[in-house]
Amino acid sequence: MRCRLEHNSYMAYSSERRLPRLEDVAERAGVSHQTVSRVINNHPNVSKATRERVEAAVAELGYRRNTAARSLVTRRSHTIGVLASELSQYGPANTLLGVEQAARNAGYFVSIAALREVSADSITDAARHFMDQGVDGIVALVPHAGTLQALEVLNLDVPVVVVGSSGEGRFSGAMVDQKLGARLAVAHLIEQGHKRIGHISGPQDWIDAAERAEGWREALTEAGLDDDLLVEGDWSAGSGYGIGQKLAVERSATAVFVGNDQMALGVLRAFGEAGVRVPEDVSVVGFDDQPEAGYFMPPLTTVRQDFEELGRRCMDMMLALLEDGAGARTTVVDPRIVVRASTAPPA
Amino acid sequence: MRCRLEHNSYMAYSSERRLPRLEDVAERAGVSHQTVSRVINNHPNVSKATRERVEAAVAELGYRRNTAARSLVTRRSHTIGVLASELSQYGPANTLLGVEQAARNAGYFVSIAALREVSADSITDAARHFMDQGVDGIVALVPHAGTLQALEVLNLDVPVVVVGSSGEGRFSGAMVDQKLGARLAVAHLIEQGHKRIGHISGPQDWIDAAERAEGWREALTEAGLDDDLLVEGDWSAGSGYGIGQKLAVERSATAVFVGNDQMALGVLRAFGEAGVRVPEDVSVVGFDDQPEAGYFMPPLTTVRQDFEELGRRCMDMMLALLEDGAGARTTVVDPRIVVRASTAPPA
DNA sequence: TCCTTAATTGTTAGCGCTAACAAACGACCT
DNA sequence: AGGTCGTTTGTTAGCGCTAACAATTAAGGA
Repeated sequence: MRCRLEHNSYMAYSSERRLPRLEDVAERAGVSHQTVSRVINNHPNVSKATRERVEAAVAELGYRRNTAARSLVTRRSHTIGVLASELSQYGPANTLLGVEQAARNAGYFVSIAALREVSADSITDAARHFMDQGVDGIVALVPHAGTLQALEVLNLDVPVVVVGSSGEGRFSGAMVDQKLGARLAVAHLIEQGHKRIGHISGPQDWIDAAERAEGWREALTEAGLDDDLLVEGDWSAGSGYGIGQKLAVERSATAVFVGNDQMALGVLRAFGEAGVRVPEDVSVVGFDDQPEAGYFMPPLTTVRQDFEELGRRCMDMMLALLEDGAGARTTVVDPRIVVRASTAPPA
Repeated sequence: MRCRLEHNSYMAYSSERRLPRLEDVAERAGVSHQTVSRVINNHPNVSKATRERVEAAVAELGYRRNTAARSLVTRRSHTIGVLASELSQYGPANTLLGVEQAARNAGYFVSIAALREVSADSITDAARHFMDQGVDGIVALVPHAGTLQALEVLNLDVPVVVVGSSGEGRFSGAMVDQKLGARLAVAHLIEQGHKRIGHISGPQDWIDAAERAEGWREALTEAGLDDDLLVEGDWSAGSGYGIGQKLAVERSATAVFVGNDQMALGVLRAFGEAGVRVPEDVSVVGFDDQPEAGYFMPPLTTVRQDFEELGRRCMDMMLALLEDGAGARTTVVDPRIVVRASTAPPA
């Protein structure tokens, strides 16, 4: 095997001499390898002089600790697995960025597993993949209801933080307050004097979609308004377009709260083609505030979620679970409304 | 230390008995641990009977190989690091998905490092992070020119596949043929009879932006048309909007080839507001074909890139470098044009 | 029959690190 | 001076695995 390696190109990348070990540093600094280990790991009982000598040797040799060896003995990989189903979407992608930032700052590695389709099998596969890798914890970025069960039955030996859920049982949760977001959107429309406010929701088996619909319903009910104008889309611009075409004919509402910005884009096009003016005839509010929302026609009033912050909070919670011995809990990030030209008082 | 662990919540997640080792499987199957290792690793010289007995024991105990231990002795982590700067963008996010899919299929783990800002320092940091983790290879998803140097001077001991570049020196490359994409866009406009075709490019220090501009220029020159209508944007819808406003006043071109879909969105809005009709007055072509492009107003003619395929090819190349001893080389994915309503013959 | 060769299995060492324990050293007290 | 303590350093073992080699068995040929 080693012989074979010498012939393949991987070896071409390897410099001939091997990387320095603790032993090499120890020799150079004139101490035992254990003392070097103590310096590396910031143990308290090392004299200042020794510490400095060791640090110099580390720098001179360019020593870097071997993660595999450390993991083997500590049973910690310092790796967090992020299990995600919609990584190409704006929200999850940015949440991942937040997780990565916080993780790297804390000296953790981030490993990913993408789910092509969301099913108990695919989730089990991904979780097993992570356990094979020996991750210390898992962040589940799967916005469907029912994900929790698939993970729970696995009886994983590591902490799990579920994004977009309040966390149940042994799992911790990190979420943006979707209901609040929906309430902000509806409150804005009510303030402008709208009485008939419809909602185009995402698929109701998505936690966020259900929460937003519920927030919309609650806000309307509290204001004494009807909550009968609900249509379910599939998050895509295409579904927003299709639903928008129907709404343009029916004209049952003076304002529409749309479950995300993409569907809102489709609605705007349908309205535009049908001659329904936004916001003069109908006001439209989106959700997410993706970077393009300000350049729709007209610019979209929408609810901003700070996904990166959500990701950072996730990781903070994971670190607390891992290192401070905290128990399961929940963290909530508040959304805020961004008012643009797509909303105005009804005619 | 062990004592402290018993009190923190991490242990609460641990079942009391430790995970099975090779030795446990060996005992159960009545063979030596080495024989089990051979079965696990598909070594040829194991009798069928023994193999089956071992496999049964593995299944019964739910044995899973300890990655840290294996890495320690083989000096292979079976982990690929993906170094990316714009992970929240449609293209890079989908490329990552492709890499992840191919990697997991091949039994590799995918680790990520996101760059908040692109500089030699941040790239060096990320690369060092990966080396600390002991990755077997690095996929660089950094679309700026000059990235290569920052990586090259590090003299990494592992293969590197650079996405969006043809690969230079020791690095391999995987790219979508950007020039071809630009040529397709321009050819489509020329076919429709346009003579004055402008280009709104991305920042010229991005490799893709420069390639697209070059493709645009070549296609025009070959057709004997002027290539003097070039404006540089920053990829954002906002910059497209600003530039679109100017173009709407100047009216120097009958068609605009825009460097990406987001800027095209901004251009469409600027034109819409200024009363410039698309495609009647000016045709617009984008680049990327992100999912929303079909729902712009009007639906956008654009150039589709298959980012997932690009990611898969990256990983295929990485595997070839790692396992088959292949040398550095390049793989190219062809884009194709998607014609929608934003283009038409000039008036 | 015995030797040669191949196929299969077992034994040993060690990858680089940390935890646990042991030893050495000095400071301080009585 | 001699004991007690705390601080600093060294020694040893072993985490779970694979590579290299050794041992065993079976098969085939002279």
